[in-house]
Amino acid sequence: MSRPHRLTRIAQLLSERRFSSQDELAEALGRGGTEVTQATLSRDLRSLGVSKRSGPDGGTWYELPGPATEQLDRGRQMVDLKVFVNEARLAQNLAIVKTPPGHASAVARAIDMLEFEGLVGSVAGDDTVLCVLADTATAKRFKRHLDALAGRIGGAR
Amino acid sequence: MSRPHRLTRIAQLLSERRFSSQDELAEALGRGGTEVTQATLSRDLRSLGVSKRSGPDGGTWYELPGPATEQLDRGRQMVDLKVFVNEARLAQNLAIVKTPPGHASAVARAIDMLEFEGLVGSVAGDDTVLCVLADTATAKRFKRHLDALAGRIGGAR
DNA sequence: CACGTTCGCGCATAGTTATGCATCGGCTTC
DNA sequence: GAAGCCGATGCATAACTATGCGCGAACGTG
Repeated sequence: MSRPHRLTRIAQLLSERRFSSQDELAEALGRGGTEVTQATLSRDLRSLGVSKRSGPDGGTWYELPGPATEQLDRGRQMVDLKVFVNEARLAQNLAIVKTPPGHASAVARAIDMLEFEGLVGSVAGDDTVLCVLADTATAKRFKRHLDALAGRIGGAR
Repeated sequence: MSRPHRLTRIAQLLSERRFSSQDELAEALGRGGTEVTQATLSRDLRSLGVSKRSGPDGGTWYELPGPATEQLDRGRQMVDLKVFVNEARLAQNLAIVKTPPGHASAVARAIDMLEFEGLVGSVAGDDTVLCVLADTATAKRFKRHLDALAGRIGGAR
């Protein structure tokens, strides 16, 4: 199964129930026909910006980023990016992200929450988000990251 | 230094800059005159509901709970509980939490975000929050947890 | 104040995650 | 279509975190 698919699947699983270790998650993915090693999972979770949380009672579990602690919104963040990023173009150290009309600010928020190193800032219009990256190399990495999340590796440009 | 103080200090540090490991945090605390081992830190971070986050770029760091991803609000959650919980009483499996006038809903929100196992739910009035716990034993643990965070171990009842 | 409990905490170590290195397959370039 | 790149991934292992156990201090009781 392709990486983008796997990432989506992981986000789904995390939004459904709590997993306390990567091995546990790996097993669940396996049962779903998606074989994956702990090492890859470690990298995937990083891509998704997932965090590991621990409660006062002893448990620990993975949590999707964003307004995640708000029960109902769990799992939204990445799904938003996947669904609402139509295209990402580069211009030197700038990235222009196209979204459906009116969705720019939501996408910009989601992008900010990626905490991408080298992302200086972003401004949202109505259907466009302008992201300022530290340099062209970073911008390239950034675009790739977005493309990967959106499931369009090497997609529209 | 007392545990409550230490917890507060940790929350402060985490809101100031990023720490990527418990040892790193321990060292910072040490420089501030608060000696602590990694083991204790592990337990403290759990008490605070802190989560470990990893970014797309390779870094990992600890993050306070709550609307934490909103830069400006970082570190607020626990501080709120510490400052605004006046008193916690028990009645069977119920906990009555007193707050300053008008602060009940804010405290209730903070309490919900603790994700305390066994906390069935909570309702807020104006200066009182009623928490429903699974059973009396859980209620007791819950009260202790609140007392500890508020810096009043075995405090008012 | 002696006794039974509970809590906080260090130590040592089990349990989990992250990552350097080597591969492999897909793309791009001459 | 051979050579060079790059991303994705497994493996082995380093790095980091959680926890069982035991001790000592603090508290509640009679």
